[in-house]
Amino acid sequence: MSHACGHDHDHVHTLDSGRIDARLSEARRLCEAKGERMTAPRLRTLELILNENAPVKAYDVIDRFHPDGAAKPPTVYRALAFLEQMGLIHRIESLNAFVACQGHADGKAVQPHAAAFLLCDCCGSSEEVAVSLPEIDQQASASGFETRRVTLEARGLCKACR
Amino acid sequence: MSHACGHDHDHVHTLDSGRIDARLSEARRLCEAKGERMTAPRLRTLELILNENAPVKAYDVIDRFHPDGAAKPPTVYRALAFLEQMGLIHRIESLNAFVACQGHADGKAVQPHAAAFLLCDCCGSSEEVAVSLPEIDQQASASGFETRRVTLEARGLCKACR
DNA sequence: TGGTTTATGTTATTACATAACAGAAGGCGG
DNA sequence: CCGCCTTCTGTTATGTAATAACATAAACCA
Ligand SMILES: [Zn+2]
Ligand SMILES: [Zn+2]
Ligand SMILES: [Zn+2]
Ligand SMILES: [Zn+2]
Repeated sequence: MSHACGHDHDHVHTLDSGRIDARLSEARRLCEAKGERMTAPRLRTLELILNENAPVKAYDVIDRFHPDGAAKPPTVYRALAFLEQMGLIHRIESLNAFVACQGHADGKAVQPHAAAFLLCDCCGSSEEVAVSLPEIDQQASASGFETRRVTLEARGLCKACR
Repeated sequence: MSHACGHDHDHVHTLDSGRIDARLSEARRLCEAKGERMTAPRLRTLELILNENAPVKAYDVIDRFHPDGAAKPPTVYRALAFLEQMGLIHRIESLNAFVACQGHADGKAVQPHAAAFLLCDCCGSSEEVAVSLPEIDQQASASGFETRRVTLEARGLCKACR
């Protein structure tokens, strides 16, 4: 992110290719279980997001999609919408970016869910944390508001960047 | 917003001009108290946002800025950044829009603060609610994460639109 | 008043996202 | 296997959101 920080960002680790393959296989199984198709562009999009293990811009996916040139935006935006519906990725609103859902990281099958994120403004790393939201739920029902989805994003500095 | 809902949106009330003038005067005083200047473009931008009493797109402000034609984007984006720093407006990340801070609605002077929003996907109305975030604070400190600001937005249907 | 800082005007560009339609691929009853 | 329908993809074009860079002007201060 902002690299005027005087320290390196080696602590933003990537996944090795075996781990990525495993995640891609899981994703395929999850789609089949739901009667949805994990097609080539969807898989490729997910692969590129898993490669980063941090929020990725749509146009970074677009640029890297083919070995020899960019994809067309609708190809990737459609795949992103699909993957989000499947609960495989989350959109980070405050960054206009997408990150793989960590709920699938250790083999558990997870329903699509609201998630909260700790987002480092220095190294760009993202941590997905599970939280309940009793206060806003209470405020919502006090107002007669029916919540469909919640965005909760904390921006700041990760442990390594403080 | 999505007006395929079969009901009107009369419940999205606007502020009368006297009330808007009062808010603008308060805003001016608040800036002076901080040693900042409430200039014409800043005031005009705030006025256009108060006129809506709901989240407004930057380009709507740009289009309405002059009686006879649009403003240049940087004029408005700079004003928006300033107003947000002053705590007079909030950016709604999930809508790419801006809304007046309700903390100034009844004459109290409020520090810049994190706020949560109940955002109706049908009529476009916004309600600012105050919440504390014990869980994410706890998760953050458990991870050694230093939070600088938090985005919390609930999307759904307001009481009148359910 | 002269120098410094802060804000604005202006042009141009970059980044982010979707509409619309044509064509291909998969699923399914016959 | 065929025909039909549905879903997905390819492609062109456009729409929407935001900022870079630099010149000018206004406010502030000594
Ligand atoms: Zn998740
Ligand atoms: Zn970091
Ligand atoms: Zn507020
Ligand atoms: Zn509503």
